[in-house]
Amino acid sequence: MPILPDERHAAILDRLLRDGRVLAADLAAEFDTSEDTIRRDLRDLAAAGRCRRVYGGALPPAPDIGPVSRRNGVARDAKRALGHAAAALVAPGWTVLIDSGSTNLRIAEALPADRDVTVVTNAPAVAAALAGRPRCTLVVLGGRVHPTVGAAFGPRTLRDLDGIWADLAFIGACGLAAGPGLTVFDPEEAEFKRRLLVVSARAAVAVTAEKLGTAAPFVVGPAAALHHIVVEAGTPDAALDGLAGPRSRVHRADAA
Amino acid sequence: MPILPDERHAAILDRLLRDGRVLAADLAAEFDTSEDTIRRDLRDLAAAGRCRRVYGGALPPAPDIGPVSRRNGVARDAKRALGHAAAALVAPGWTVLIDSGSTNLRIAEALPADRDVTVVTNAPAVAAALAGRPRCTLVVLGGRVHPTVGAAFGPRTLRDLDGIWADLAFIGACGLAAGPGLTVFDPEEAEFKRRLLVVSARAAVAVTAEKLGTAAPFVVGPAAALHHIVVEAGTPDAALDGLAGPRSRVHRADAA
DNA sequence: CCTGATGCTGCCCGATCGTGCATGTTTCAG
DNA sequence: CTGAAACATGCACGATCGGGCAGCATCAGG
Repeated sequence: MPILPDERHAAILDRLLRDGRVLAADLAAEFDTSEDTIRRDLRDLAAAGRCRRVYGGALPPAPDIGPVSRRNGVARDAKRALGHAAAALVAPGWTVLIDSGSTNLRIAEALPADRDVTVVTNAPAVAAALAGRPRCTLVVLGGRVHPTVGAAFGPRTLRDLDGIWADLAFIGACGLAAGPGLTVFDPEEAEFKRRLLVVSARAAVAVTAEKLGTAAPFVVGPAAALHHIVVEAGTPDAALDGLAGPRSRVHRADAA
Repeated sequence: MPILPDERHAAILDRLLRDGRVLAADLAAEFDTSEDTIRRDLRDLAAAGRCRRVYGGALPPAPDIGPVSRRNGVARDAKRALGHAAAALVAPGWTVLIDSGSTNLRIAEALPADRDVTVVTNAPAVAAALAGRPRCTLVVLGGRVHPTVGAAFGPRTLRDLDGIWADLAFIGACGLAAGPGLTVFDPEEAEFKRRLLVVSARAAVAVTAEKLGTAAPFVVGPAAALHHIVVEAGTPDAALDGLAGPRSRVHRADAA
């Protein structure tokens, strides 16, 4: 059964998205082809901007798509302000779902330590940030942690989510635009986030400026389904056109 | 199957961002490479302005943190050595269960980043330390996180553990003595650790000197049931009397 | 059916890169 | 001052890369 070059290209991108990196030797073994062909594929993909060529293999094109920990350094102050504005949406005694993403990690850190709150999360970084807080009941959703996303969202995670009800869910976003709505880079991740919307009374998303107006391949849902949209202080009104539905409220983070 | 050089660079910057400093010797051990290579990496990163080179390691480019003091905290060095000695027990391709505890966190950090390994853990701190490693398949066990222990071990966690088999389990200990064996402070935690013993081919425990000869209220099992006991370099033989069973091996961490 | 063009593939070869080791030099601590 | 650790440099070896070339399949046009 021969494998079409286009199929191979798609498979390579798929693996790149899944694992966060690919090795030329591995790909050659997997597709039973020579490393030369793989090199040519990677060269073409890199020329098209779909990946970044490195010695021995390839990496995702933008470091933004890489592991979440690598993103923690950039735009930290803006995300901290976003985190405080979003954390203010949480009332005492609530149960809060916190999804993955560096912005959501800032929300978790910004949660007041003196208020009783139950946090449910699928992101180890969020869990580690909240572990040890005495007034915080912390529940972790299990499953395989996706290496590039830094969170679990497979079938085991969905099973763990069963029987949980939250007052508010903070959804992570890779892109937020008027047309496609809230989008991410992984289909399973999108499915998990859709499930979050189902098991919570309200949904909120906090996005930095560079994600507004952009879209990733997989749609979670329309922005109008969100109850709260938290954006940076200087966001122009034009960037929010068509985002908020009748039930949505837009919050601007205080300037840093 | 080496790690990609670019990945190593990114990982070094990641650690630098997280810890505020990196030591050449640590990085060489973690990536299982020579210190020369690490020095070359640090030189290149410093040339690119991504870090600031200092004697023995590197610091973030911004002079926000004081100079590196190599001789701070002998206990930190001891635990790091303990972690490296324990991590050396892991063979490539293995599935490893890592329990909670600060020593086990050191083991996780000391796992070589260039080897394929599957890690299953109930501790958010361990998961956060390993999240983003491309060669590491990370599985989180869900459940409510005990605030003082910093890990999950309730019924949900036991359910998540169902259907998992590991080649090696690193069990955390609050006390390790000849009579009661391995002991902890919480009955449910003890039950969880007993379950770890059942679902893994081998069990290992790494303990610092102050835990040897002490006991906590709840017994996990006899020390003889452990296949590997990792202790600090200077531990006297007398402190190990009656601990090791016929199948047990005692490892001494290299002196720092 | 035949033929030539095109694209994809595998192989070969010189060039480049990354790495570890050996050597000599510099820096730090006591 | 002295010894140990860290460092820079040069070199050798292996892995990877890019380009060129030939074989094979597909396909359009005669």
